[in-house]
Amino acid sequence: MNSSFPPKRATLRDVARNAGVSVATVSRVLNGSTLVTEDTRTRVTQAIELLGFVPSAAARTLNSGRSRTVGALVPTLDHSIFARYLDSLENRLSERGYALVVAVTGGQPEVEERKAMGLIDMGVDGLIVSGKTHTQGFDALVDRFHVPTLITSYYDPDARYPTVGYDNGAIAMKAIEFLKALGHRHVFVAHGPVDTNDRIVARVEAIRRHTRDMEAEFLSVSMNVAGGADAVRQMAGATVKPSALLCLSDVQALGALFELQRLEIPVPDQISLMGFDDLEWSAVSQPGITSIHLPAEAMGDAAGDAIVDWIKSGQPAQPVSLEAAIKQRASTRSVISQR
Amino acid sequence: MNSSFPPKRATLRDVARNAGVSVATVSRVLNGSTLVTEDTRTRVTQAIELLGFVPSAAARTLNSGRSRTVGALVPTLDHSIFARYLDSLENRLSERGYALVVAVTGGQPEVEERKAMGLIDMGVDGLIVSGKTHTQGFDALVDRFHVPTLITSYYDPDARYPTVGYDNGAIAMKAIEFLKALGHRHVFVAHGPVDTNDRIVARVEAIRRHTRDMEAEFLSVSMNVAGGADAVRQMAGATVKPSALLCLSDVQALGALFELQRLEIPVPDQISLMGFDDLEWSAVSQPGITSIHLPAEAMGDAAGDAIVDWIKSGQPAQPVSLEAAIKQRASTRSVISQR
DNA sequence: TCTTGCATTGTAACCGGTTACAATTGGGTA
DNA sequence: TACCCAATTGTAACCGGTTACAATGCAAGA
Repeated sequence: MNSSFPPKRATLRDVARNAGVSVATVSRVLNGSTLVTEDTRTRVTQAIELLGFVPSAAARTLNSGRSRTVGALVPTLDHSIFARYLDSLENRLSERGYALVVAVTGGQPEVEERKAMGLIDMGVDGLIVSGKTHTQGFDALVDRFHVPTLITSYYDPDARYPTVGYDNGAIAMKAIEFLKALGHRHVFVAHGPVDTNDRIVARVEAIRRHTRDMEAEFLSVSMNVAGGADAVRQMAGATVKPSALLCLSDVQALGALFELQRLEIPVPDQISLMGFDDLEWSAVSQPGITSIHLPAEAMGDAAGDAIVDWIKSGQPAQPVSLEAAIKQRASTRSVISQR
Repeated sequence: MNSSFPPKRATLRDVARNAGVSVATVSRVLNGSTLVTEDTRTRVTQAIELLGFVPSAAARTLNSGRSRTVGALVPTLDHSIFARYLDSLENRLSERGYALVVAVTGGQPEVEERKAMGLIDMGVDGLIVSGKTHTQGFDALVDRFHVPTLITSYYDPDARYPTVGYDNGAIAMKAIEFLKALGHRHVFVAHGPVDTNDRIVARVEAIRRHTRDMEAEFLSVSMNVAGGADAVRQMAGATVKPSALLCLSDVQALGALFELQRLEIPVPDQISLMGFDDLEWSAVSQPGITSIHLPAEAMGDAAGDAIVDWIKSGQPAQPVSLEAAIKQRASTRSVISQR
């Protein structure tokens, strides 16, 4: 029994035939043209309903040159800051009729280049990357294919591509000034690897510039819980102990907190602890960790709007600067002697 | 000056002209057909290099009917378990030449249906959803368009779609049996909302079945840190205190741990605490939290393979059952009196 | 009654690959 | 020399929408 299988997807021509009109008319109904009688519009609409017709995105893409798709390249998904950012980016894109294609780079520029190629291959209308470190090959790709490209997690009006994010140097300064204001004059700064992560480089450099009048030691440790614990152990082994530990990521700060608890070093009595990112955990840990809240959600929204506007208008996006706020919690205390 | 702008993307016909061959020959070179002389192949390859030609995905999609794109519908990205899963799913898909389109549903079936429609609209070759609760509209869509569709985070060979995941009932049983073996006879079970999350429902029901010979109380609290704290407060207010608290998610378990610390209730001396998911934090908190490790990475890999195989072969995927393992840590202790 | 003109609708080319089928070429054989 | 076959390469139709342009219908104006 060669039944009705396979039930091929209805095409625009099927609809036209069923409604007794031409393909152009169906297309006009689909695109809401006013040049159609109410009567024919109804007939066409009914035929569409009847046949369960859905236009082929590929065909539309082929002659509009638009795929209604945006590619986002992120170092990892398993980090709350990126997850929150992508969550709101997807939401905003979806609202505006765009789909989000995600590619994970592991923070490796070569992987980023390869995956960017893949995204361009599949026809994304725009690209959103994290940070401003990219291979020459990446730049060449963007140039060659004229893909609207945005940088996030970074604000720098002079960057090669429009940036939507925060000024990493400025927020790092904010953090160190906060500790200074509490009277801290000797801090340890734990940060992740500086070889590929430009956000960290910017933060470290800003902190270096603003710690000329105090003692600061920098510890390069891995960007995870173990890294924070590592930093604490190095600090504990130091001859002169600092009064504060600043971690450039909350993952490290929490790792540090747990290690401090293990070593029974009281926070903030013996040492103040401060982080970056404002993870959910930082607000509820014992004690809560003072942290810099990064506007991940706002960044997703802003980046989504910026890229879609750019795609639709053809006008490159303007850089967007977002503010970060200090969330003061119990892990930091003033060391200015009361009188 | 009407210079060389816009530098339109080279098409296959441009390459053909440049190499002095026909479009069919170029297409053959692109697809690695053997029916081409080494000589012409070289000429074509050079022309491709020269013009920086990249085939249009839309055109290829149009007549192959394949977009080389898979859509994943997840409740949220801001939860380590989904992030880890998507991370490895993206990796596997990428290895096999497919791109991942992500859509976030917020756990709402209606949103899932709407976004699934969007994904089908844009032409994904396959769909991967979380859990088996879906609207009728969703099922209708899948039926109508014959999209290969997979369920993850769930294992049930009798489900409407092939499942790739773990048996939520079985792992919940494993957890409760673990507590039983430690001598616990009175436990509180904190779980998230049961209205839309079928994974939780399956776990709760399994636990109900396996706690007939002991006392168990169920607390429905929100699926976040605050929910865990909530559970602890409810427990603290109970007339008869349990010897163990089982949270069906580590987010809740950590929230509970912090609240217990705040209330100065020692873990595990006064109460044993157990979680689900095995978040990074559960391994390093003070004390470490005994948890069920869910195979998120393996699930991503398996789902990626399953959907791509299905797309390529046309043969529906076979259900895949993945094992979860108990990670025993310091938050649980035996309450069997020593003798 | 015959234009003129606007409102609708239809025809066919086009987007950029893929592929069935036709055409050309060269070597080997009768 | 004539003929056959296999190896290469070319031609053109096709995938499913969009849209420029043509065509048709109908009412108002001359």
